[in-house]
Amino acid sequence: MRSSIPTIRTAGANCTPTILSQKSCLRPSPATKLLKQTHAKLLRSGKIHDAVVAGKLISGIANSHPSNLPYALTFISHPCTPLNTFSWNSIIRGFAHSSSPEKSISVYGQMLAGGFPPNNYTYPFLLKASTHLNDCRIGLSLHATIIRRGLDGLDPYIQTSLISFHAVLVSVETAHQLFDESSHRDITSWNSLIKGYVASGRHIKAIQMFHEMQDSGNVRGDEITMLTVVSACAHLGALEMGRWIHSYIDRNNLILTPNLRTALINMYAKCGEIESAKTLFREMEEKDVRTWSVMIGGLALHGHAKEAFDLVEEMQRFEVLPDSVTITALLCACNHGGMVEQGRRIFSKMKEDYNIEPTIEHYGCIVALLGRAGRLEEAMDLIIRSSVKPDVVLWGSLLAACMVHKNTKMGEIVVKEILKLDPENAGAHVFLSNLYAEFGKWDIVQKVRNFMKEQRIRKPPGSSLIEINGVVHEFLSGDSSHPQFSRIYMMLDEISKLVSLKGQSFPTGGVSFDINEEDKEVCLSQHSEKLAVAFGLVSTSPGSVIRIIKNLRICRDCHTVMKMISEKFGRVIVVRDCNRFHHFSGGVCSCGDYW
DNA sequence: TTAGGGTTAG
Repeated sequence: MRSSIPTIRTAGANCTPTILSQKSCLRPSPATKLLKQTHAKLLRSGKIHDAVVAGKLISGIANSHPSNLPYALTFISHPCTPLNTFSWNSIIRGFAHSSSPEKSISVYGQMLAGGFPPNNYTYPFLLKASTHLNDCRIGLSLHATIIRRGLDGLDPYIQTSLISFHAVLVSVETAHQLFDESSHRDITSWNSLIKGYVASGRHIKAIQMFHEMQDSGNVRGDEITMLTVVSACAHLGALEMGRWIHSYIDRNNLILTPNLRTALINMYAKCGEIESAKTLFREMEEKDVRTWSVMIGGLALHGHAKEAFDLVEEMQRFEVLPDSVTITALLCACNHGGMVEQGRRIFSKMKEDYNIEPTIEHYGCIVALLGRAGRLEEAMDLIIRSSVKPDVVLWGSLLAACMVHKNTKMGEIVVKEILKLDPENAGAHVFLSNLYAEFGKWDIVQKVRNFMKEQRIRKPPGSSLIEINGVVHEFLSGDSSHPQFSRIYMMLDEISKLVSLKGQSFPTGGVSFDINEEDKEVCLSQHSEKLAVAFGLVSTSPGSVIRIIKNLRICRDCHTVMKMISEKFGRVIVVRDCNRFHHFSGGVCSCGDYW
């Protein structure tokens, strides 16, 4: 049980402070009790009037537990306790790490108003607070103050704090510039920059920066570098690089902490190597809720729903309670396994069984689950009755289901809801365009397309990544920029002939635009995953596994072609789309054609 | 007497 907040009140105008317990403060924590006792002793002895002594006490209070922060604040309003910059910094620091970081900024205002000079310790805390507040204006204003006070360029902590703030909240380019200009580079400033690239989704660049750090010669990666870079590999699905980093950790005798093991399990699962993930997981002794959630999520991603359920039971036998993320992973497992009833049961009883309130993510999973199973009315009803405010992502889940089940009527309703929240939503406009195309209403289609063009609304392009010899190659739809594109297109030709030999042409059902069949064929044959698989076929030895990571959902046509290629070329093809893994082998996919 | 960097899902 959390202790309640103790307060100090002055007893009258004679300025003899006393400690008063609040009614609610029945059981302070042992640490808080000790601090209060110390405070009382200092008051009795008069030593509280020494600013250095008072500072130690205030620092202890402000950084012991967030619930003690109001107690620390009473020293600011107290007229008898002398304060110095150290005391103010301690309180600012406490709030910067609390759930009310805005109070760091207001305390800083009071500090300035009281004439206390901030120093080089003050600004890292304030920059941290502005990052937690997600407010770049405050951070930029602090940056200006730092320059005005001549503190930039002198202190490595301020420099790294600025790099970190800019990298996460402003722009990673500015952060990189500050990094280049900084007088002092150490592992922390490198980590801030690498993390900035990961935070802005530039995972390849993050790994490049890690290499650059190694080339610089004087800095060695630490646990935090590894956590960040392993996470970048997981996003990219870069298995070779991930394996290399795992061996780098061993070679450099870095300690495989539980956090690092969890990150590696996640990386192997996200890179398609679920067996390696399982081995690491089983070898691990100290598993926390994150470790279990990562493993359960990995199994879900690979469609191993039963194993995911078994693990949830097992974790509870080890007295680890599932959290919100675990339940999300479990609902994903139900979704990919088509386990509608189990999913509904977990969702409806999560509050009762685990004391976890459903969040919008849980609603997203259950809507996807019901929608995929064709229970569109039920999914819509759930959204309408939900305790959370539906966002574009939640409506988007239902729209995807409407598209799968070709329910244009509900699709239209959903699109309206999406456009109310985000008038420039690309997916909603494309849906409308395709819907009108389906009915041959080309004049309206043209209107929608023109609107999209005028407003510069574009769907993110389909992108597929494939890693060959540790180098990640990215292909976009219809991409001809790859240096080996002529070999790739020759292979695509070969694929299309093989597919035709089986009595089929390239399937064309997935595109409804006002274009002729041949154009459709070209369009589909150049989907990014097909370019990537063709490149994989010409760049790897016969029989080896081809792994592809796609940013969107794999379309039905590409799915069919992948099955054919796996059979004709005798290859295992592993595709991770934005939803799950597909393992193609011998003409069959592990998803059982349900995704 | 204080300080900068971190992993999971969606």
